[in-house]
Amino acid sequence: MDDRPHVTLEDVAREAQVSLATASRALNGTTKVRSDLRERVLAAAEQLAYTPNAHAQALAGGAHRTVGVICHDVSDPYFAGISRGVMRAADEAGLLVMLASTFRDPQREIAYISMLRAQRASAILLVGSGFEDREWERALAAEIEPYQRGGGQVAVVSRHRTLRVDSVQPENREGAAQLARTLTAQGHRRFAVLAGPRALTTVVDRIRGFREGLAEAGVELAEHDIVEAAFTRDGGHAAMSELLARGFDATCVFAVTDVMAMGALAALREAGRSVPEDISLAGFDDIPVVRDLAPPLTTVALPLEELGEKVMELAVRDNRGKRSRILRMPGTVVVRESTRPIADT
Amino acid sequence: MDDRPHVTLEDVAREAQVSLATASRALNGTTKVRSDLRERVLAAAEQLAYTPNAHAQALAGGAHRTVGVICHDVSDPYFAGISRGVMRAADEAGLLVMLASTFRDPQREIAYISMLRAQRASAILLVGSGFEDREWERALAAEIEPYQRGGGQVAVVSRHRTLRVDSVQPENREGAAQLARTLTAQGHRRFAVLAGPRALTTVVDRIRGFREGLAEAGVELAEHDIVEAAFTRDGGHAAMSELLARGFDATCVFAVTDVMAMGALAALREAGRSVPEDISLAGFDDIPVVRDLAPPLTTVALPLEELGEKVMELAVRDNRGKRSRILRMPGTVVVRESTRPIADT
DNA sequence: CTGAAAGCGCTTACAG
DNA sequence: CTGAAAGCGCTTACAG
Repeated sequence: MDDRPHVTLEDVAREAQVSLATASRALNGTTKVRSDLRERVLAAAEQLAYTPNAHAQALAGGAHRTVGVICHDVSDPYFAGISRGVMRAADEAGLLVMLASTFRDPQREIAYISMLRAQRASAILLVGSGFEDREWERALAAEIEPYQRGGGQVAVVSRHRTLRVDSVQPENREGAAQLARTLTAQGHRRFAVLAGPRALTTVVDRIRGFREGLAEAGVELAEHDIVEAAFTRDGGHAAMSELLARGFDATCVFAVTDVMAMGALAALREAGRSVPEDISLAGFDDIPVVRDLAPPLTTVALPLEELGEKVMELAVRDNRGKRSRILRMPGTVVVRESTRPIADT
Repeated sequence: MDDRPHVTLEDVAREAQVSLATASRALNGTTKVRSDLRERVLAAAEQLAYTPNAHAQALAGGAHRTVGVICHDVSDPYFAGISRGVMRAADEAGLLVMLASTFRDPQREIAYISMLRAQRASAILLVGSGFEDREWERALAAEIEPYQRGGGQVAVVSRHRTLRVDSVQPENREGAAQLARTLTAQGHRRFAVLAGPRALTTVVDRIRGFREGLAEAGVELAEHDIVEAAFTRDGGHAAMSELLARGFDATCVFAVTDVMAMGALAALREAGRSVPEDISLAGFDDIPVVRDLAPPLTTVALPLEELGEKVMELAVRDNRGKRSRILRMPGTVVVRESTRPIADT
């Protein structure tokens, strides 16, 4: 790609009439350098628009200033919130963030980790639900472990069954249980759940917690009441449409993410069903936009930005040799207008 | 950071009992290598979980497989849409994308470009409106030009006055004019505009186009009818609130972005004003979520993903020496329920 | 086809 | 404090 030569440290040293070593030291400020020499070096660098070659620096043992963040989709609002926190923390630590979207393709995830290893990123963050899939877990571990052995830091948001890494774990199970308690307290007794793939730990945890919460009120959630679809807005739309087509008697629908709830809301609107008059709808995550929907969505609020900050902090703090840490982040039920009390029938 | 040694090519070569050169060639597939030797090398690399050091590769003249993308805020839905396109195109080209958010801080923008230069990224994409600010333009050019001179590719989304780079330019002016025509055709004669900082080229262009479109119907937009606020959802909320507090007689409000329109919608709802019964509201961009608002938003649709794909394509295609290209991307007015026809008063 | 060797652009002991 | 030199881990002419 590069056929025109870059300005190198050597050019700067020559221009400033000092040795390579002195130029390097003047620029890095590591060792004391006679002030007039330093001035000359700085001036030369400035004049030549010199930028150090980070590859050479890294190779020569300089610090690595980059961390990789791998997520399912940077354009998903859930991730967008987390990424704000990541970016802020990275900025404070003077780190350059390399972001990648896997679109939930395991191959692509592995490929990105491999590239990040090749770049010798100082840390890798995995943001998003793990898969409960032996094959995937094995392949992931095969990339992650050598990376860690080589001194790489790894931290994840969400629960991963097998990875030995620091993690920030939203309390999906307890949050969903709390939501269930809130909804049964409102008088709801018949529920349906719009879920993503059951191979995702997040989905599994939320369904389980919701079920447990319902059980406390003596309400049972049948498998038949759970509709599985893509973990996206369109998946929510499809799942709700299926429910509508099938006919159902729930008074309240729980979509395991806000993004899916948005799709469900659209499907309901298109079908001429009013929320919450005809049916209540709740989500999970509290992505910013749900406040602006009509009606605003009842949900379980997760401190998204904080999740991002924390995972970055875990990765930055050195943890080799120590056992992996788990930071649990509770959710908070936020009741808005998409759910309403109902008299028991 | 790294105190435990990495597995190097030398380890692989030793394990496979071949020379460094042969190991390198076997792994890269550049030159023919006797098949049994290649087998041995591949097996050794596999067994040792070898990953090449990208820094060493880059330094030794290997290809750079990374492109940097700098935007205002990765969590902004406008950028989220574009980033999907960028990611897809990058993926096809086998590129690793390094993403960064500047939060509209010129200092941070410069710092990121500098880091990307240091990384010798093969291309840098700037996504988002430029500032009409001499000082900023100068500082930006001071980073960009040496980068280009060194063979770096640069492409931008949006209009930048001074940068000599390939660009994808949404037709903000014409799109806004079309919107104005649509709205005047609906009978509206009195307008207000919710705008971001006038230093942003995008804001300037949209206001100008809107004004021109109105003028065709003999409608004038006074400076007093333009409220300037932050280029965010909260900015839209604040601007609309100010308008409400001040009292105004417009029948239609145009927010220069959908994100601002969302804030405005919330402000109107809080003030007990119905859209479109009491007042019509239109935005710009057609970010996915505006379909799901109540009411769905009338807006000017931009092909966001395509913008992202195109800017990546421009950057990947080699263009040194040639003059910079401009790809204009038209917007399309989409009338939804947030605006309604009105009888002229 | 294969190997010894130079070189990419830095940093950092090691002597002065 | 300063400089000459080794070394980081690769790739790629250049000879065999």
